[in-house]
Amino acid sequence: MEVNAVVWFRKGLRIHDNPALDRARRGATKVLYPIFVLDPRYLERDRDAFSPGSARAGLGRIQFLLESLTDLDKSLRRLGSRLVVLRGGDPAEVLVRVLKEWNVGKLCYESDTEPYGQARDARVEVFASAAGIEVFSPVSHTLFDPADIIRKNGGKPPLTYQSFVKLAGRPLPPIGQQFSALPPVGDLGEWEDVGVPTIQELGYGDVGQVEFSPFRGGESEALKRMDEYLSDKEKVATFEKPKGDPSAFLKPATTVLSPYLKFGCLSSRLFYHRIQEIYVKAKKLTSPPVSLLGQLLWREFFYTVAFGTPNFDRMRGNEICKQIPWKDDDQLLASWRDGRTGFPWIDAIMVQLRQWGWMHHLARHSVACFLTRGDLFVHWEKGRDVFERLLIDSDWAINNGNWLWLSCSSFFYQYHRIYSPITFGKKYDPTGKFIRHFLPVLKDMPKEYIYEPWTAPLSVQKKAKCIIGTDYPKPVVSHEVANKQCRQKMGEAYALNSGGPSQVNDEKLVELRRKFDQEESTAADQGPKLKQKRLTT
DNA sequence: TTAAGGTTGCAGTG
DNA sequence: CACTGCAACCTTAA
Repeated sequence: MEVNAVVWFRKGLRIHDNPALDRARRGATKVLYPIFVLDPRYLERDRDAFSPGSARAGLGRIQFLLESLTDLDKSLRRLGSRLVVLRGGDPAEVLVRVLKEWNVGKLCYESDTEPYGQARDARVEVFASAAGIEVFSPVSHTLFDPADIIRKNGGKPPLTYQSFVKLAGRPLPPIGQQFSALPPVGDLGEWEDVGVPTIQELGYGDVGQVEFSPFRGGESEALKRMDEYLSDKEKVATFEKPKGDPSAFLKPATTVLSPYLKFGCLSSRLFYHRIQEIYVKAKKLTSPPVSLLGQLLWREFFYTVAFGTPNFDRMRGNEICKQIPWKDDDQLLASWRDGRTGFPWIDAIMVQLRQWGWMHHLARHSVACFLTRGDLFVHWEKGRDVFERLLIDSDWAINNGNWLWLSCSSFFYQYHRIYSPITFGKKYDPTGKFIRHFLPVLKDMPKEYIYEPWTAPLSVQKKAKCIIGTDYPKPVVSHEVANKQCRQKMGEAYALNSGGPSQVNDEKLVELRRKFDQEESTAADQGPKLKQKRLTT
């Protein structure tokens, strides 16, 4: 019996290694609807947000998504099909309606482990099962099935990278299926294919910000970028993440494939497979966790822990997260978010985030450490929100996992190791090329002062046409003082957690927060001396 | 109970 | 650039 099939794209915006698409076209499929449902929460303009974009995504990532959809549509058209773009409110509701109206017998979509995706898909699945529709929902966004790994580990996710790698083994190869043609798209009935909207059509016509991002979305771009990177086989084989240069921006030190992996423009299995091919022929080879293959396994690690940990994206109610009375200071947060902390290395990275939607991994570490346990002691959830919005590669599991890591809330606990907002960048970029590019106001500051412009004599500031306190802000804290205070606080917060995070109640947290506040106000009384010392050195 | 190891700290030294 | 001392956290495995 012939059936109408739907392949529902969400992530997995690709033709290659796409088991859902493969299954949808197979068998007695008469017509095939490849659909994407525009989610108003993801796309509709939110004027209250701190940057252009919707409630959930900055404009840079929206743009990347639209480009990816356009590319997917082109590829489908080459196969005699097209991407049917639907608008009509909540995606799960739209799905249920089209399943009914198009008399669909087979529904295929890639499994999604994020809480938002799980809730959305559960609603669709309940309807489909009741209606007798065949549902195929393969794991193809990740190398492994997180549920599988958790089962192998006795029901709990592995909490260290090493134990994860031991459990994981080797992933399945990508499906080699090449399509020559796809079944035709069926009648849409009352539905309209609205096509992939432009930024202007979404109501962002007056915003000129996204053009700065040098990374274009889509499967074609992803494959091109991967091939280009993999062409230097020795570089691939000897890749060592910590040795990359976070200040390199004309030619980034890493692959910048993360946004393509996030949207599934690139299959992680294909990438894994291609790296493996290079490894077997390589003379010299690095290993996980620092190798390029090791980076892909980090992605899997965070996907697995995130899937198996309730409230993974929060401090409260999160079993693996240290309960720490972070400071609630919107002014400090805003200075960090808007790139005006007065530390050029930090601010330049935050400007790169705004403009490009991407920064080097170690640059992310620098600013995340600075916001949380290193200097400002602001809650990691606040920083997480900023990254989630502005990064074109922001990925729920990985972003939250790394914020837990960097804030020493989970996975990593050596809170005495703090990135210096002054010397860390200097190691890689002593003349400050990165800072001059993203903070042009400092472009004529002599290299002796570029990382600490507040120490430049006034005559130097005048000559550089950048008066600190007027043209560029004074530092919001003294790193020397702040990082010592942070270490102290982390010690006390860790002591509070000695019986495990679940033993820390609201009362205890508030009590320690009060103690910190008191110490801060005492320190502020002695502040002028400190401030003066900082500004005249 | 103890020892070892943990993707990527810093400052100082040769 | 590679090494060390610094101060010292956690989890895992024995």
